[in-house]
Amino acid sequence: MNLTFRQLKVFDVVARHLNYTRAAKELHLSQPAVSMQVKQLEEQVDSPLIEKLGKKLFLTDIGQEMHNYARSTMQQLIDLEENIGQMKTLQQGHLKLAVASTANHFVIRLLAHFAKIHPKIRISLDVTNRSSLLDMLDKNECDLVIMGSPPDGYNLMASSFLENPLVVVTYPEHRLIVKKKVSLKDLVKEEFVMREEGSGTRIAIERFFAEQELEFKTKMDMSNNRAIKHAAEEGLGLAIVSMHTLELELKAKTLKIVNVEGFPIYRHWYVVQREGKRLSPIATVFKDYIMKGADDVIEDFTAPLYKHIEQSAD
Amino acid sequence: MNLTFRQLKVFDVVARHLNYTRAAKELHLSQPAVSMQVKQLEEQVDSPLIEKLGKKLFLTDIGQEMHNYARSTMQQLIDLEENIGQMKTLQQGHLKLAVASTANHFVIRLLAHFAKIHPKIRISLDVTNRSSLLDMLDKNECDLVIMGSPPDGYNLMASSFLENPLVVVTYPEHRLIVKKKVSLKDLVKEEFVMREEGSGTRIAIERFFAEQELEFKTKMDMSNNRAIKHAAEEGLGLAIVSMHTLELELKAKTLKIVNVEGFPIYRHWYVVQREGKRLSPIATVFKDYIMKGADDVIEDFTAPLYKHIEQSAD
DNA sequence: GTTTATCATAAGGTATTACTTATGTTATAT
DNA sequence: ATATAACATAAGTAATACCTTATGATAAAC
Repeated sequence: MNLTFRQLKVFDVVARHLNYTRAAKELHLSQPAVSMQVKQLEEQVDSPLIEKLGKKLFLTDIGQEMHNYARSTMQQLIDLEENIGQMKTLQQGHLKLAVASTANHFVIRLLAHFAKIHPKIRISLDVTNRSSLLDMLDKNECDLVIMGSPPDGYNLMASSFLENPLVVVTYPEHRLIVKKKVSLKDLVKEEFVMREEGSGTRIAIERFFAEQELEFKTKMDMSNNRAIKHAAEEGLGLAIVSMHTLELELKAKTLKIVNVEGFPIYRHWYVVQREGKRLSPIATVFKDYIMKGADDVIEDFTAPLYKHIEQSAD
Repeated sequence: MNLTFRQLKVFDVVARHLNYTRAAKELHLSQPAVSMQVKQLEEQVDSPLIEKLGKKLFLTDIGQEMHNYARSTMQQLIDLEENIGQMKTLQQGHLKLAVASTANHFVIRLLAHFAKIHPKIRISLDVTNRSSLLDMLDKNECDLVIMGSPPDGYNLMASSFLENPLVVVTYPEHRLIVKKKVSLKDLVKEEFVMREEGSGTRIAIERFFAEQELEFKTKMDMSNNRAIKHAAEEGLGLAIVSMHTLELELKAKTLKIVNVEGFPIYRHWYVVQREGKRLSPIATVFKDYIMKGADDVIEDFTAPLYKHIEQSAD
């Protein structure tokens, strides 16, 4: 059976009018053209769909069944068109994001705002570690990833959109906190609680100290940012973390920023996508949003944090 | 938007394999043929449906939506085929009947049996008067009508399938009941309770008496067969009715058959259809059933009735 | 770097489709 | 009996659908 949508469309009009001539007028066709479409449809199912008794036309049982099918299928087509239209105009769609766990805090803020602007958009957010992020990009499981500087060799396209200040923190009573300025030489005498090797933060810190030709002592390795901060609160060592993750701790004064020479280390947050991937409409809009339009939201978030640096520098 | 089923079919295979070459093999086509179908579909919706990242293919959001639509539509098509197939092979269908009210009794019996043989068939049964029956045929509101001899000039095709004996009945204590044989001359001295003029039964009776050059006296005219029998039970007059409607009364002995010379008048029941109407499969089968195969069922019904005639003739 | 697998693109041919106009047929109305 | 309205049928045509083979481009594997 090889129906065509044309046949269904024409048949629907005929079935509604039960009159070929009027159907032809509605379709802007000649009457034989309409008859032929219906006839072809009848040949497809090898059964009469319409019967003529005297001058009047009637649907056969099979014709009635076919009419139901035709209407349902065409309605579905209309729905499809509408859905696609909405997806194109961003009234609908699915934004699939993944973010580094250290970016979680401020990305959530961004998303909350973005979701208000595009209320019908469904958003998926995966918060995971660096290697999983790269894996997800590779498998095309998400549209965009937000993370620190991505490694080379993955065919990725990264756009930085925000400073990411790494700061040294410890518990408020630590002797270094009171100092107006701590030199790097003094700093490396301390012991550190660090992110695991291979993590974005760790790589950045290692590069920084290497440039200064200094070495730091790692007391503990941890893969969880929250755990590192907790260790710092407990005095197990100094921590070097993204200031963006410190919102709560600074407000609660369980951690304070150490005013170290050369700090903060300014890294960046990046929006990352697979090279060659054509972003979905909604992903394009989201990327634009964070690259340009999200300044206010980010500002609201970061400004209070930077005050903690100024204070510690006083 | 002017999709084709071909495009949907091909797209479905591609979407399942996410591999053009394998899809082409499944479809017994060349690989470019498959690419072209998908491309055309993409042109229809003016959006990419599939994206290629490296060597792997992925559905876009819109592609996913299209895939859902394609699968749903094709499934509906399969359902349609199945329904039509069943309608053709009579596993399904809708039999629309109308019967004269006097035929109601035995038609119900026939239908009960027929419905058991074709359990998935839906049956509509209209029980109505003669003029409504003709009207329904005219409007093609039913497949077949069962009635007495239909009038000319309606473009009808009627096939008789059963004797319809008209008998004279009255209450058991009536003086004519005890007579071995009542002559017609004696009969017309009585008063009658009759069906209304224009009804099939009335026409047949008038013709019968006209042939005998006799006239009968009508005490009452009634359009309802049940009312006529009730009037006879109450002694308002003799009634001439189809024996087929007497099952209950004879069994309950509220009415008895008068053994009149020349009675029963044998008329017939007819299956009637519009001339030129092509019967639906199930209607064809039902007509065959009552014309040929329903003898046993009818016999079971009529045999006990005929015994009442034999008894009254003793 | 070379090979291999896979998809895209181009060119070309055949079959089919979807119409058109003209004409035939039939049932109903006059 | 004739006219009319409506559908069927036939013939012809322009467009296009659908497929093929050949070739090009690209990414991954070796």
